[in-house]
Amino acid sequence: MVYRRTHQVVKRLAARRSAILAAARDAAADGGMAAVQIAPVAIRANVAAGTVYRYFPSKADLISELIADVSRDELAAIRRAADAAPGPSSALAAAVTTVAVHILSQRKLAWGILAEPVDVDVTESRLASRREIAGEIAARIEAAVRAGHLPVQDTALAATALLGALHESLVGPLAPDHADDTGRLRDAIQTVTLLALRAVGVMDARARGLVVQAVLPAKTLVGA
Amino acid sequence: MVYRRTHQVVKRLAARRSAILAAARDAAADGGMAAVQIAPVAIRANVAAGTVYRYFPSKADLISELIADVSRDELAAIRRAADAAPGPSSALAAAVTTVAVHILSQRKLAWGILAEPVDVDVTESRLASRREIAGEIAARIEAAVRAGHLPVQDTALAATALLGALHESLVGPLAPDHADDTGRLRDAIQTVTLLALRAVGVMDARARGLVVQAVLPAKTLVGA
DNA sequence: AGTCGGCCTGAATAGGTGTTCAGTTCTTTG
DNA sequence: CAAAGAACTGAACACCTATTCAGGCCGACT
Repeated sequence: MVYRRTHQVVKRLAARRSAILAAARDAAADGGMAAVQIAPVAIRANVAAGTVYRYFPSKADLISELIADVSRDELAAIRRAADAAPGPSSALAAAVTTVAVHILSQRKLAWGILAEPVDVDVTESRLASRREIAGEIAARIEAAVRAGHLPVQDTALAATALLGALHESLVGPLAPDHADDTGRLRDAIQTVTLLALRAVGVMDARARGLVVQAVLPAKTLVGA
Repeated sequence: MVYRRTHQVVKRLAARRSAILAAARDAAADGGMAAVQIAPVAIRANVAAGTVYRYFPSKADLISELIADVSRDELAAIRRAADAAPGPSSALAAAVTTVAVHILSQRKLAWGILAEPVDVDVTESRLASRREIAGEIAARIEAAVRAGHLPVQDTALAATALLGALHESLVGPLAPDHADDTGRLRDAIQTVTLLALRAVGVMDARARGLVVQAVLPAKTLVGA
């Protein structure tokens, strides 16, 4: 006879799965991807190492889902911020600022998701993650171009370049580390946003205005 | 009694060392850092695995030197190109273009040097490499600022962001792969250089002019 | 309450690569 | 040319962590 899965069991299984993913995320957030090892993650999630394999076929799958998860959250945040803006240029500024804020508030996690060396192959999910975020930014640039605020350009390339600039200057190895100094974090976000807007063709003066507007609502997020 | 090192021996040792480094570079150039493994490199260099350890204390050291080597070459190329330019803005454009050209002509190597996951810790030398290149770019931005061609800005941050933009859009996972289509390569270089110049505050129209000038001398390099 | 399916455990296994080292070969010296 | 230092070889070793699996446990069905 085949046992059916009780509602209770289904819930427990789902909870376990989330617990494992959450444990992985925590590990990544405070030790980078290097800390996402099966045994430690299992301990954090209060399960045995073998159990992890009942939920994820391999470490690569676990990490891939982790990446997808984090990306999903980030993408949602970007959309929310951009949609709340009054016009296409503001939306672009808001999107860029959001990415910057997210990166800065979870540097290790961001670095892990994006580029940190991992022993398994997660190229695919990283690629997908970038494609999503870059696509969103590209769409916002596109909108601003259509509105006549920006010169016509290769939006996909531009979006990719912007993300690269954000990542490198905020989480890259050369990024100055002022994790606690809120003022400086703000400055960095403003500076980088300004660079990004100018890069796609916003005039300096106008860009400065957009940056100020975009950073205001993001203020609270920096603390988070 | 202690034997002295004959001139001939000294030369042979030096040659071996270079051969090993060159083998490592070749391996990296066609298989990325993942292909830089002791045994295969030893074979390419026509030595036994153990011999590698007579020249480099560890794999990390080997890779670090490889990174330093490549960086040195790149830095020299950037300086050469920038110094040949007629003014500070042109110099900046030339520097940026040079980076772009180098990246594109050796994508796998560039990716390996910059960011590809490696199993040993080469953070330090990567950091040093980036610092050098970023420093050079920052100096060129600085010069343009002093000449009154650009608004005052955080040149270090700007340089880092520019490099990030170049890397991500040209070698990153989202970078389109037109390895053979020279025309498209040129376009990509132009587009990215334009973005970079505008990012630091060059007016759109002027930036377009600089880009054209900068790409002309770089033309031949693309083929290499 | 009893039986049995399926989840969970965690120690043992597996596999891959950097590193070592005893033995061999090449070079220098008197 | 013999003796001994230096360099080279490559198979064996070491280490590290993902993955497996035999056995225990819990909860579902009758």
